Amino acid sequence: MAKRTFICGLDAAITVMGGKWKGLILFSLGEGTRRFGELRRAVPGISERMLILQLREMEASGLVHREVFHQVPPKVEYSLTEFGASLNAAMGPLGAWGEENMARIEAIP
Amino acid sequence: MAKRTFICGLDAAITVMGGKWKGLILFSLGEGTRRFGELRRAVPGISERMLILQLREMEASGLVHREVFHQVPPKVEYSLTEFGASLNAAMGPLGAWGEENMARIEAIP
DNA sequence: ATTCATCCTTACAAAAGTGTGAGTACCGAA
DNA sequence: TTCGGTACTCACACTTTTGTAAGGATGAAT
Repeated sequence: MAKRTFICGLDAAITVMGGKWKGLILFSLGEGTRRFGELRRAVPGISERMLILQLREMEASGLVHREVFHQVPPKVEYSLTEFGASLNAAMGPLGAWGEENMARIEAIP
Repeated sequence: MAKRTFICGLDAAITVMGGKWKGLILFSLGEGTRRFGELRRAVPGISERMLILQLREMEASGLVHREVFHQVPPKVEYSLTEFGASLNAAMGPLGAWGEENMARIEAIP
């Protein structure tokens, strides 16, 4: 994180949610455990590289649990930790707000 | 915005809240009308340039209202629109989450 | 021997975001 | 005449984030 002190809770939350993908990944994992490839399809537009980078960061933050199955072809499952689930819950109202106001947001130019 | 379609409400919300400052500005304005200089002091670490850029974007998004008083020295007041206030309300739980988990977030490395 | 599927990894480059420092305009006060 | 206070504006450079394209490792199926 490289940032020691936050000026308020929102500041802290934004720090762990930074970037344009983490919210979507969190949202998708909020619906249940997902394999890497499933996640990639669930988050349209994300590249494999970005997905991995974000997942690694979220794992390091304790939001996401990663479980490897030693098979061929490989299988890796991602799921939310309790911490991640609590964040997902806290994002709920924001998602609902976006849903309600989506038309207005899309019109912004 | 240059982005036509969102994959979910969270996606849309993150688009208007993008960057590291808008959340803090919104939070600060949520407490009441502020002058430019007051905002600058309320958001420690932000540069004048960044503050203006963010305020202009938020004004364009319809989140913030800007009122100029033609005086010397100049006076400009910023306040939330209803739209901004509704977003601020939706951010409440996220801020509370950050508040509760701040110690853990600060420890992330 | 070749292909296939999955989950990555690497090197490179482009784009977005952020910071710095200077300068402007106004008028009253010293 | 110079200074102070407020709210900007501009040019530039730097940092972070994001994207692109290619390749690797494995073993079963063809």
